[in-house]
Amino acid sequence: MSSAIADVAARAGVSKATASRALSGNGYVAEATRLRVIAAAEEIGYVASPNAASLVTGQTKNIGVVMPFINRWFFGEVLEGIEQTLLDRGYDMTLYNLHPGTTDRQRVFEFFLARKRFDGVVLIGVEPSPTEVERLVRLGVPLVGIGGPVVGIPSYAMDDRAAARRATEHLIGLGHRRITHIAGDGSEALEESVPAKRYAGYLDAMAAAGLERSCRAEMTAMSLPGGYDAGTHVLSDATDRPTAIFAACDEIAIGTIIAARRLGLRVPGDVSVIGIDGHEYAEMFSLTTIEQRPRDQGRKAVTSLLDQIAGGEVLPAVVDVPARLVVRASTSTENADAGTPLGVATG
Amino acid sequence: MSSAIADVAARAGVSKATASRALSGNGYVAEATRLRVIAAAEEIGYVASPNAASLVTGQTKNIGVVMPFINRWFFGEVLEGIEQTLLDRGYDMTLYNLHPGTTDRQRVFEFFLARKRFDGVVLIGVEPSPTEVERLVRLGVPLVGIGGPVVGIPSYAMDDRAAARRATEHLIGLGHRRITHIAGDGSEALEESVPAKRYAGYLDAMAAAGLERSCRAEMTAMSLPGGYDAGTHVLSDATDRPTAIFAACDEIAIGTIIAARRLGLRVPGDVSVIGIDGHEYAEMFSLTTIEQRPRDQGRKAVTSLLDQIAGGEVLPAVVDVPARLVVRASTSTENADAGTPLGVATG
DNA sequence: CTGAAAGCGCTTACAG
DNA sequence: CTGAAAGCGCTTACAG
Repeated sequence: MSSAIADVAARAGVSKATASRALSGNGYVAEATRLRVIAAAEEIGYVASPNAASLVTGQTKNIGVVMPFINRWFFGEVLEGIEQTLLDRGYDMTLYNLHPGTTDRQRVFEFFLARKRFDGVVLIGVEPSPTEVERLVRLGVPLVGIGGPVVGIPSYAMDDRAAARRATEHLIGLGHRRITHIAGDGSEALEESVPAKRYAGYLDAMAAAGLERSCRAEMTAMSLPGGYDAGTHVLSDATDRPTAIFAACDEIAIGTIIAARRLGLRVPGDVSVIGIDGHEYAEMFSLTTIEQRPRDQGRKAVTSLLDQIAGGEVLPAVVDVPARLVVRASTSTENADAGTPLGVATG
Repeated sequence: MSSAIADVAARAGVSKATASRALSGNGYVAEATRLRVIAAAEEIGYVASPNAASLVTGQTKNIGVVMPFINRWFFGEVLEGIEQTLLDRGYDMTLYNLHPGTTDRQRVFEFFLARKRFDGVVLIGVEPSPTEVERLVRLGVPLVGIGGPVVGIPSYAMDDRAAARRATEHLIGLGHRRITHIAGDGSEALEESVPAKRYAGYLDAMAAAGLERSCRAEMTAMSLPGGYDAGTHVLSDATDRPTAIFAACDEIAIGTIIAARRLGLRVPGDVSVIGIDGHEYAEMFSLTTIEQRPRDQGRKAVTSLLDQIAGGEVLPAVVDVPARLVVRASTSTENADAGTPLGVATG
């Protein structure tokens, strides 16, 4: 059934050592021998067991990936980028989903990651505690973080605070003064969290424009329904309605746009909306946003992780990931003609 | 640094064999010895390498998962269910994303899956060719499919044709006659595909009601933007507008609802919309749908896979997964009062 | 109840 | 350029 290298060797009339060299490409093998071994392997459908090989080489050809969500756009994109890159390079990807508020987290760090199964580990949007960082380091394999502050581990991340500031400045530049921020849950809890940094960037921009007294923030889940609920709440009161909303992420922004429409408000005629991320639905909703490319982040992070595994240089502490303002039709100047048709880009 | 069982044995003053028995729970060990070994293991932070163990036991404690998309709701849900269950049971999950139209697919089946790394394999929404099924079977490990027809492999799946029929019947029962189906891409290509089965169910229901002459179908991507585009197209022509739409999935249905609103149409006042899936956004859009629970499907499929690995009985060819009609406010009787407020459930 | 020995499937010095 | 031998870290008959 499942064939071993001894079968290949026997069939090719060589020793296991020679078969191994021929198949792996390590060490000298006569061309004719090499061809014979490869043919034999193909005939019986032999594929080497990396588990067995790892025992002697120490290389597992497997990368561990740890993330708090799978089924959210940003994380899904990163994951697809990682998976594609790993597949290209012949690596397996083992995925762990950390479920907040469970004991899973501890098991992943203390048991699963400790099983000596990985040549490297990728952390996406997890904020490991000092204890966890120490455990990770003790693994003795290269590590890389993505999207979010992974203290103590080289990380690919957008400058969230700067992006938020830029988004807010875009609204201010259009003449808006009453700008509400719909923040992501967690912006109050962890100073280092993505929502907290984006909140801070909003405050930066408002303060720089002398608008600190006008700051308003609403907290919600970083999701479409979260944005819908918060948007409905923020926009319902006609007497105290902002002219623009800076949403902590595109999902919130899109939920807000849907809420605005449901309330009979025009976007951007009555209210401008800007987000952050470059979500796949941004185009469909003509959403102005600060675009980052999570899929690319996944690709790049894994590429450099693999390079490091192959003996390349260690990553710098933080790799700044590109982000750019993409102006679509969800933002316009304040007091714009109420009839401004949606679909015509402003700016 | 990384400790081996020999270190534990030395520290506990026993042989490797005894240490192994104490740690694994296989075979007799004096209670006092057991405790001593466990304490020693904890002191040096020892965790057994399943790779090494697998060489002798044949058990890898690793499950392979193959799917065509990661970042789509249904697949993400299934994946989270699988991951959670596997983590609970101490298994790793290795994930492969099949990218349509690439050579990845062949590599996954011929190389990655052949590496003897898995105790079982889960296929989600992949339709393996006969050759691929044969390769899978040759792996010699239990297999299970989810959601979609996995011919030749025991599968958990909703009866897509029946669900589509039921959805269409719901509209017919409300008095609708001009019912357009917005189908998923692929409904024409593969007879066994999910979109094709749902299309067939629509035709079944229409024919059973004597409405075969009224059948209309539009093809689009199974996504929100796909539904938005198709919905815009279907609803734009006021002279030939359906009174109801059966969308092949909730993403299409939601895109259609957004399109309808953009066109100034009321849902369900001007057009009723029903989907299939039970998407996380269904509630937010008051979407009537046939709900399936992909997360549960992932959990159940893996649980029975693990049971089978543990020596349990082989799964039946098809396990029918529950699906139920959830009536919300996106569907109502034809010619309903134009003022029917959204948010009031009908039926 | 415990230990010495063999062996899982590989790869890699080491000789030749 | 090739083969015999050792060994990676573990577990499991087999004795005792």
